[in-house]
Amino acid sequence: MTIQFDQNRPIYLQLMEYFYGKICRFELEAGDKLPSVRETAVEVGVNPNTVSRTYMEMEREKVVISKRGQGTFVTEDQQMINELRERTAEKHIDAFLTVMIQNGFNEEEIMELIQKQLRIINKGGRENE
Amino acid sequence: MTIQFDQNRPIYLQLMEYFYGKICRFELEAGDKLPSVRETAVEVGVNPNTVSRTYMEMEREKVVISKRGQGTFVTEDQQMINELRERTAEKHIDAFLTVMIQNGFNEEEIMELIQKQLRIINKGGRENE
Amino acid sequence: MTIQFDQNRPIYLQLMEYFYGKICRFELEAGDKLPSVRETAVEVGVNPNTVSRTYMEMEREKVVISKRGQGTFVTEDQQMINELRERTAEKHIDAFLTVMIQNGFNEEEIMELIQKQLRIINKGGRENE
Amino acid sequence: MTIQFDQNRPIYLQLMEYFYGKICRFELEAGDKLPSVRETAVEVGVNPNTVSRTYMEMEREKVVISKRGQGTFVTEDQQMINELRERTAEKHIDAFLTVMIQNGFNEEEIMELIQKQLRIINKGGRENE
DNA sequence: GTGGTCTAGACCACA
DNA sequence: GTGGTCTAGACCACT
Repeated sequence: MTIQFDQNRPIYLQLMEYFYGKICRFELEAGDKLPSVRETAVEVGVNPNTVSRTYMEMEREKVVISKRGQGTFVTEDQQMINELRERTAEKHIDAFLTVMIQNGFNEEEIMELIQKQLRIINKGGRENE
Repeated sequence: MTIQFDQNRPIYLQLMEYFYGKICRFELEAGDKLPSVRETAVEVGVNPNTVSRTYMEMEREKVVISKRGQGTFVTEDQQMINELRERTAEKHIDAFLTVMIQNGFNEEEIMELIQKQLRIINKGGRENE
Repeated sequence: MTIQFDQNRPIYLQLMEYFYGKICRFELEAGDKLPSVRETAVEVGVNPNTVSRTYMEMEREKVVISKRGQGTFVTEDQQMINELRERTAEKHIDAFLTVMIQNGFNEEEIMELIQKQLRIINKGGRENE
Repeated sequence: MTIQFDQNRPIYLQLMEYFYGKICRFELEAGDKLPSVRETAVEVGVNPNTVSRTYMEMEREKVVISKRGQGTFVTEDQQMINELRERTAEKHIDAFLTVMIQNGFNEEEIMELIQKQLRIINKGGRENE
């Protein structure tokens, strides 16, 4: 469960993406309790302050809610989660296509390269089954 | 020719991507001279030191060569440019697919969402014709 | 601990060599923390930016790792350090022999002149005991 | 006869070393005429100004003499040439030993590594015979 | 005019 | 307190 952190980007952001991933994949569902700040800190091996910041940011985006003395929970608002998933996808697709086009790749090339990469991923994935 | 800089990421990196874009789109070809540090600085409205750093980083990656008293040039090595283009594509595709899968999107969804976004972009593009 | 800087060569390079020397002599070992940018700057009497550049270059060569908010550390990879030591030696020996041969010195002359110089150094060293 | 220039060091210095090498190897002897600035410039592919500077520096060090309208000549003073050879050797040996010791290599290691490198060079050299 | 280096001083995000 | 980035302005060597 250790995460490979990219030292060039804020750890709290990468940790956010990690939790958002879990929520978007429905590993963490509406209302579920997140592990405590300390637990997470130990588990992923970062400073508790950093985890705390992660939780604060997610709360600011209304994806989680912290209840004093009880812990931090995924929002009950399923609509919110669906939106998170959609926004996330759109943001990444948009950024991806923008940068690819800016680098002179056309639609055909982009689709082809993605297909190719997906085949590689699928092959690698199967080996681990 | 003005660039919209994202305040959250280093300017020198964004400037690198700008030039790499030009090279990948073959707007700047092997052996071409880049504008001087000072010219670029004025043009994009940043400090010459920042441009200098951009050029240095690109030189470290062997995409450009700086010659004292002469200027900075795109590498003569066409192979290097092709690699740049491939590496760029692979890096972005990889990161994109990783994050999408991490967020629980499967192949079909990913391909579909990209197609949808491409249609929107094309429609937007045509309006400008 | 003050360093005599050669005015004709970049300070940041000489500072790199200074730290590489410490690492090759095992005064700084794998995982050790380097003094902070600001500390080093004060100690050797140069601008923090210059020290920063030194640390950046060493990080680029994977000899040290900078961790935001924590400091800069010698790599944990002992293999890397051994390689640094070997590369350093090879680089200097190679350059030295190349230039000596280019100046028309043969093997015997080179070995003899080194022996002679080593005797002088040893004599000088003993005087300081 | 093309020279591999290290872009990080002044070309005029590298060109000086090239000529000093020829003189120390007695390929250019006392009183010999150097090729004209233009000839050299064309031959090694650098700006005539750069060659001009090289010749000026060598004249400043009294190793060559330029005679107006006639060209540039190696000094007639054989003593000067011998000193050049010795000074060159001493300078390089001194710098070399200093840096090796600074990097924690002891006498035995240094001598051994040089012997090893010389064997490699000799083997490589023979292949070209 | 060109890139390379350095200083001084500032601000920021991270831990 | 830590490194990272940026600006402003300066000087230098090379072409």
